[in-house]
Amino acid sequence: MNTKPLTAQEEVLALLRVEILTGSLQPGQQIVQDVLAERFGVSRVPLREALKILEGEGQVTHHPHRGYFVAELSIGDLHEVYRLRALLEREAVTAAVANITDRDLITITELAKEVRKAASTGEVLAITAANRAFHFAIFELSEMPRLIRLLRQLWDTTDVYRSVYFSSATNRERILLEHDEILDALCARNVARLVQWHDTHRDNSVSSVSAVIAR
Amino acid sequence: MNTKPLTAQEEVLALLRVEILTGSLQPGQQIVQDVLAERFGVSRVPLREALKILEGEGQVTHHPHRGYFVAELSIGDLHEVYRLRALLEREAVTAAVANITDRDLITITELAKEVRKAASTGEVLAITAANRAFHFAIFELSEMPRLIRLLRQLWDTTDVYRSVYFSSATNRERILLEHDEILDALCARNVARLVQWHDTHRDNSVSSVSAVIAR
DNA sequence: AGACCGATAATTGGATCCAATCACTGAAAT
DNA sequence: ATTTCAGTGATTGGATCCAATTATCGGTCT
Repeated sequence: MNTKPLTAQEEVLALLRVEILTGSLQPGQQIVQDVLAERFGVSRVPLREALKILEGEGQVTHHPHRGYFVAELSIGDLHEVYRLRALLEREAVTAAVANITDRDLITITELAKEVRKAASTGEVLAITAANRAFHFAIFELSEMPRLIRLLRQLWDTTDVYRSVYFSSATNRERILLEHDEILDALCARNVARLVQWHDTHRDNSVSSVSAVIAR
Repeated sequence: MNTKPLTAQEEVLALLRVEILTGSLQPGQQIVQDVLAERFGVSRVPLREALKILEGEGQVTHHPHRGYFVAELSIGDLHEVYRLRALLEREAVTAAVANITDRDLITITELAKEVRKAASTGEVLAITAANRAFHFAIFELSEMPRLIRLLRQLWDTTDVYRSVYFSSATNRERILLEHDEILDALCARNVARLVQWHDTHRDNSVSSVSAVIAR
C-alpha cells in the first residue's frame, strides 16, 4: 500500500495547511504568490489552484487583483462556527450511535489512548492531530460524507486558535476526562449523554479560544 | 450602481453554473477543458480555477490526471443534503425571527409576489430564481454568513433536479400556498410555525426530487 | 501642511507552450 | 476467443511569459 505520487497542487495544499496551522502564515497576512511558489519549488499555477480550494473552505480570502490573505476570525465568526459545529456534530454522533459496532469501539478506545499519550508529551501538534483523529473516528461512523466534510472545514478554520488551547496543562487534563466520558456514553450507546458531553467539550473549548482571539 | 469588470474566472464560474443548472452539462459527464475554454473564449487557466471552486462546493468531482466530471447525486446523497438543510435552515429561520424588522417583512412579501408572478408564466428558470431569492432573503436575516454560504452550496447541489419539480403545475400551486404560510408565520414572529412550514415545504420537495433521481 | 495627481514598480490574472499521464487501439501470445 | 502488452493519440498538469491592475512613491498645486 504505497502512496501514489501526488500532484503538485496536492503537495502545495498540504504545505499551505501546515503553514497556516503553525502560524508561519499568520491571519490577515497577504500571501504573495511568487514567494510561496518559490518556497515550495513549484510555479504559481498549482499554488493558485490550492489557494482556490482553501478559499472555498474559508481558510483564505481572495480579492480580485489584490490577492489572497490568510483569513482572520472575528469573535462573531468564532461563535458562528461553534454554533454550526454544535448542530452538525449532534447529528453526526447521533447517527454514529446507530451504526456503531463493537469493533469500532475498540478502534476508538485505541485512539483515545493515543490522545492520552500525545498529551503526556505535551507536543501541541501531536495532540491536535490525535484529538482530531479521535473525534472524527466517531463522526465517520455517521456514514454521512457531506456532513463529515463540512465538519472538517469547520474544524480547520479554528485549528490555528485551538492549538493554543492545548498548550495549557489544565486544558489537556480536562479533555482527557471528557474523552473518557464520551467513550463511556458511546459504549453505552447512550445518545443523550453522548450529545451532552460533546456539548460541554465544545463549550469548554470555545470559551478558551475566544479568550485567545479577543486578545 | 454599475457592475465592475469581472475577472475571467468569475465569468466562467457563472457560465459553468448555468450550464450545469440547465443541463447543458449533464451529471456524470466529463468536462473537457479545451472544449469549454474555447466555448467561453478564455484559456484553460481561469476555467480550471473556476472548476476548483465548484469542486469545493461539490458541484463537480476531480480525479487527478483524468479530469473534472459533473457531480451525480445518489439517492443517499440527496437525503443527506436535505437532512443537512433541515438542520441548518431551522437554525437560520430561528435566528431570522430574532432579527426581523417590519421593513424586512415588506421586502419579503414583495419577493413572494415575484415568485407568484414567475409561477404564472411557467418559466422554470425564472421560478427557480425567484424561489431562491424569497427563501434566502429570509435566511439572510439570520446574519450568519457562514451558515448562509453552506445553505447556498446545499441548494446548488440539488438545483439541477429541483428545476424538474417546478415544471409540474400542481407543485407550483402548492409552493405558493406554502410560501403564504411561511409569510404568515414570519409576520406573527412564530418560530415554531415557521420551522414547521419550512419542514413540510422541504419534505414535499424531497419526495418529488427523489422520484426524479430514482428514474 | 495636506490633498491631489501621475509615473513607476510590484503583484496578480491570463495565455501559451511543454511535459506527464491516461485511455484507446490493435496486434501478438496463450 | 480472451488476455496482455506496446504504441499512439488525447487530455490534463505545470512552467513560463505577457498583459492588466493595483499600490507606492514623488512631486505639484492649493
